[in-house]
Amino acid sequence: MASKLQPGKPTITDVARRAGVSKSLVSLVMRGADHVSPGRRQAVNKAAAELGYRPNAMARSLVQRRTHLVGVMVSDLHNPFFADVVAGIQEQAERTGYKVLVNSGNRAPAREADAMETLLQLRADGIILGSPVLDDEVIVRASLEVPIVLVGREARGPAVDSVTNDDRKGAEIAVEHCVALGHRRIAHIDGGEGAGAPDRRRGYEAAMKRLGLGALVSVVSGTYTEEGGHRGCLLLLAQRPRPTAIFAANDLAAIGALNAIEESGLKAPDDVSLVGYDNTSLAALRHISLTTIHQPRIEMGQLALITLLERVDRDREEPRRVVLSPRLVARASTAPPREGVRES
Amino acid sequence: MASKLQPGKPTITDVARRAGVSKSLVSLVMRGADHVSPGRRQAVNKAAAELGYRPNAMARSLVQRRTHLVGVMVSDLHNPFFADVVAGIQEQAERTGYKVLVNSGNRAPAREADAMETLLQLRADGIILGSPVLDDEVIVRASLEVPIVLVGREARGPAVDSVTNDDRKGAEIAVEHCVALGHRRIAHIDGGEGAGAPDRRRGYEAAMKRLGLGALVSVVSGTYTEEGGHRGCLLLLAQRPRPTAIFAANDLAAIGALNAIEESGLKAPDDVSLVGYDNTSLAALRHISLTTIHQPRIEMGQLALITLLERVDRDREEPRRVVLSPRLVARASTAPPREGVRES
DNA sequence: CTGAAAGCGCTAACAA
DNA sequence: TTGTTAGCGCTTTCAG
Repeated sequence: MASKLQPGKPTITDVARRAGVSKSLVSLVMRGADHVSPGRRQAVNKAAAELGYRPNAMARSLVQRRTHLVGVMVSDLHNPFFADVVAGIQEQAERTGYKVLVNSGNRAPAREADAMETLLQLRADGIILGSPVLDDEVIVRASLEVPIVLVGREARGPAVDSVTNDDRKGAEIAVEHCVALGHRRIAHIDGGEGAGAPDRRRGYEAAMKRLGLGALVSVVSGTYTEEGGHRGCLLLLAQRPRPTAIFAANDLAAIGALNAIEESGLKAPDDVSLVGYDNTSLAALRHISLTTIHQPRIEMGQLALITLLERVDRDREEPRRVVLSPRLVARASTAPPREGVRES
Repeated sequence: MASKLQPGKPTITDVARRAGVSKSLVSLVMRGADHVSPGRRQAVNKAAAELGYRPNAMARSLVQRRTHLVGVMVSDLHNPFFADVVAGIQEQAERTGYKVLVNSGNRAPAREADAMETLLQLRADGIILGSPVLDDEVIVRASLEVPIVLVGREARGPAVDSVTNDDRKGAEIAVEHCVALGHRRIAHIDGGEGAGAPDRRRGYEAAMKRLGLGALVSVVSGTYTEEGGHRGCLLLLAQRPRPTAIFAANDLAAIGALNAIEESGLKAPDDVSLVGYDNTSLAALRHISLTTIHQPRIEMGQLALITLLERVDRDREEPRRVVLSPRLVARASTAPPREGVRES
């Protein structure tokens, strides 16, 4: 630790000297080349082990002009959505020999830009952006330098790819589920400007109309928060006749709604059925057991990396927009409406 | 591949040529040196902007032998604990000019070792390990090369620092809270081998004895999961006389316990008071409203970075063990015991 | 205040 | 199979 910084860490030259061979031979051995005589290979490995040699990734990348690093900038590490997405990315990266480095923008555009800049200066071979709130322009500009894939948000630029969940369809599935149970008065608490919220709302309306319930469409505005769901739900419960089912824009809002339902002396699903969106771990808690729409998060991560590498390793030029289908996860918060209520 | 990789990204030489100056002058300007004539500075900045020049962090670090990067390896990105810890680290890093790069070991020792190796080869100036399940030996060996700070786990090595929460004390606070409310028969669902669980258990026992309730100590084994808390709680509820308060090893287990309580036709806090640990966002949900022990997560992250930089920037040699005090967050899951039960 | 030269640790031809 | 020679893009003496 003598000098602090990178104190005399052994270099390839040290290993070469100790093993009595040339630098290039050491380099070959370190990279697992096959045409090296067993004797020398051993000598090199021994010397490296004794010295505690560890290749310097930066020096290597500098000459190779390739880092084998993919940077992942997520807008908010608190969003559990990303834990799975990143897991999917890592899983796929491991198979293809890339390393994943994550970065966060802490909910602020300027910080997201900084985080991306760090990745850019590090010369990551590709960058995956998780639901960035960043300007399109910044992203497009960066995409000129390095392949970029957006997860959870539609790409706009010509050289930017994206992997998203089909929010419209997810919302339609939610409505269809309620209708299949016998509900007709199905209301929606929307997610305001939250990512995907407008599409979820459109999907809700489309499904209601398609199923002949256009006249019963009822939307109150909310947010992707417990508070938003709570407020929105209170509004809905005050309506007469009351909706028999509520589709909230995401799980957190649904939980806020659940709370409002209980505060009002009602029970889910007995009095009101409730559907969320995202299938977060919250929804799976036995104590909550929320019917919800699941986004294939891990798969989204895997596809994001695959899509990225098509550009990095295979020179793809045409943009790609991957859209995955969500699916219903039925739990205990939905049930057929009460008999008396059905025809009211 | 020709183009793809790092296709002719402009270098400092390109900028120098375009601005009609030497490489070194460009270097000076880029680093914001003060003794450069205004005219040339402008010329350089202009050329850089036109070219879209972006310094190559690797090349710079190679010669400086310093990356200004701190690597953070977290054992599991799903653990919401880390979102705050990382936020704290980033906050502090921003103030000191360091960049933070996160890595995950996905719950497996071997992958944690890989993740750490990536950081080591990248030559991060320091590494923060979040609740690693990694062998001490691996950590100690790495600490010879680069400063390392453990968060959420006590350090063993001589050159390894740590930042932890005082689990014993937290458990004692939980017990004291129950006693203050009038409870005497306070049971504990422990967390098995989970990080900090043994200390929480010891804290529980110590507090019970200290408060003269040694004879009422009652511990059932559990895990840091909903399932573990559920099972443990069922066991406790079957006891006669029944405990009037339960302290679960963490929030998730507490929620499992809450579920068991309701399944048994009882209510919290009316029939049984419940205390968790960690103050996760779960506990704050209105629907759950769990009394719990809060670990100062953001502060832990900040201190981890500060502690790290004391070695990186200031050559500290003596190990440092930072232990922070947790605090009680009282919510709706605890209340005085029922009158009739009190003296039973 | 500015430029020339050397070199960080490594890989990539090219020789031998 | 192995060694030699050039750099990768940048900072850093050291002259001027």
